[in-house]
Amino acid sequence: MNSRKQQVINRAHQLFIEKGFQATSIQDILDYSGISKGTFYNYFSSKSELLIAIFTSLSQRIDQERNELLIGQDPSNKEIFIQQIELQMEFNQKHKLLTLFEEVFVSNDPFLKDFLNQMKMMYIRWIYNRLVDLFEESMRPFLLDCAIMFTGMLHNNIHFYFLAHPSLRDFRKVIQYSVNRLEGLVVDAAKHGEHLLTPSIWDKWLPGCPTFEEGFKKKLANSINELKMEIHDGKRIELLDFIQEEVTHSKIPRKFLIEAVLSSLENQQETGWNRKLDSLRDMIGRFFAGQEAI
Amino acid sequence: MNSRKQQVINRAHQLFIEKGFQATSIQDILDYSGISKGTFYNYFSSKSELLIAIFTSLSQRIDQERNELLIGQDPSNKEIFIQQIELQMEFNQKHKLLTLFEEVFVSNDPFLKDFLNQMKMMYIRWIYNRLVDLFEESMRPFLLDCAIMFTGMLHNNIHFYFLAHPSLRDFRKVIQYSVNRLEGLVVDAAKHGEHLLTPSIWDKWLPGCPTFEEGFKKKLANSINELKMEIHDGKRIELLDFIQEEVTHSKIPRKFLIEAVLSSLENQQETGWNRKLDSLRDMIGRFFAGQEAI
DNA sequence: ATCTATTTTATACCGGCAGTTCAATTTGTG
DNA sequence: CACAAATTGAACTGCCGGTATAAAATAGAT
Repeated sequence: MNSRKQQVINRAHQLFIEKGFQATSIQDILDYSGISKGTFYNYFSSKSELLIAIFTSLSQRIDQERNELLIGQDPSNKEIFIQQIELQMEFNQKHKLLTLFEEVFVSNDPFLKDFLNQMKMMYIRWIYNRLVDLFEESMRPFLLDCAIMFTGMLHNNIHFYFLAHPSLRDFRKVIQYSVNRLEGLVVDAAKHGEHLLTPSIWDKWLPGCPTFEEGFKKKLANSINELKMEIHDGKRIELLDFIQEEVTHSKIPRKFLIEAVLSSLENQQETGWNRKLDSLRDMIGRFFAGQEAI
Repeated sequence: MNSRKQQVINRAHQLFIEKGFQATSIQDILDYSGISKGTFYNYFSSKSELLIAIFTSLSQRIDQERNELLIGQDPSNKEIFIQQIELQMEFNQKHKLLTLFEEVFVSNDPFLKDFLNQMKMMYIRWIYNRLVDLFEESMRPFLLDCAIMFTGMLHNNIHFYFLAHPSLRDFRKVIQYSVNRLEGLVVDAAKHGEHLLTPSIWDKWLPGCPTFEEGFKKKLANSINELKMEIHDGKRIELLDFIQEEVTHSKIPRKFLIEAVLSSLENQQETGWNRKLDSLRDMIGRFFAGQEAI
């Protein structure tokens, strides 16, 4: 992307953080980023489109940062989950994401509204997928409800906690508390066997975003963790981490690279290792087959 | 209030429901309600002030309707609580209250913002007070947290449930589910003895809205219920219900009327009844004393 | 019925907004 | 240098919330 355009995005974002979206006029943006009106409308067709560019950029950043915490870690580790939420909340606060979101959500621009709705959905889906990682498979049918309730609880807790203690910046405590309640919530919902929604609704809400990929990521992480348990060879650990990173975070994972790394790993055989490595290779093979089928 | 002014309020509210607040121009309101610009600014100093008039009117209505469900009922009855929430949610939907709220919440008008913040607080406080009615006294220290989490859960549940089933209008199911989870939440929080906020924060959040009144209402309801248990005389039940209604719902309860009713009740003595009636009279006396002290 | 005071109306006006258009200018590139 | 692309900035449209005001309608009191 044009660096000038990127700079306009950054400057405008800064203004939106300070003054809000509605209260920032295009003239303000022109003055602050030192471009002319003609250039602005050359870059963006409207103020809304600029905002979408900002959200898209931020969304990619937080997604990446969030997932980086998971590299080489056990996805069922609650501590990692808490760290991810903490990261997300600090990110929200730093960039006034929720404020901008609320301000603009009820908008006359239907395109913008759809866009924000989808972002909201993807946020819930992320939480849901992480809950699938965190809890037993038998809980899965209840975890969409729990993800929805958890986000509601968490955001309300944060909102009112900071209203009561404006000076504190202690997200950690609120998140820990909310996650503790979440655990009770999951067992309670499962105990009573009650549903509101079932995870199958994802096909309707986010079609074309197959959740099998998410399940795959979890299995991949487990498999790689198992392999790492049995070696203490820094180089091979790096290679395994690279595979995980490449498969889970690249938009288009480079198949040839991953296969090369797998081959390289196979050359250094050890007892019991070979079988697990084969199973990893199988899994990745099925993943690429599934991707190409789409 | 001027009936013409009230009509403008109604017409404008209708437009806000249909098109939203921002998207409705003052000219729209003038055309739709058939007044001139001069008259509008004679009634309201700004568009925001008109909105505040709408919110104030609606807030009084929902408060009254909500409390009417409680007359002559046991405040610890969960079914009544569910009915109240159901009423509130249908009211919200009918008048697009939450939508208007969100749309306007991030506003440049600081007065409007404060006003809406206070409405939000009063909503949480109402939930909190009802939870105090519903659960054991020992749970009270955890009930503010639970009220905050419950509203978050409930609103998210409703939002996503209706997104999944747009045709259904079945608030009941979602509310029942949310209340079921709430019960688990309360025991869970109490079991772990964890806090985020303590109810003492109310002094800071809504100063001058003493919660003793709320506690009084509960005690009054209990006392009146006890009295009603021992009689099956329709006329006296009506009189007791009148007292409860007058004290809890009138802005300025008419002391002389209540005293007259109490005297009338005392004339019809029965065994064991007199003592409880005296205690009721004492309680009401202290209430008025407290009110006058403010 | 008449006089007076208030309310209502209609219209023009203000500054500011998002967005369009376009001719002139600058900049990058071979 | 020359040519194309990007950039500029001012003028313009139509809408907004809000102000100002003179004329007309209405209501109330005598």
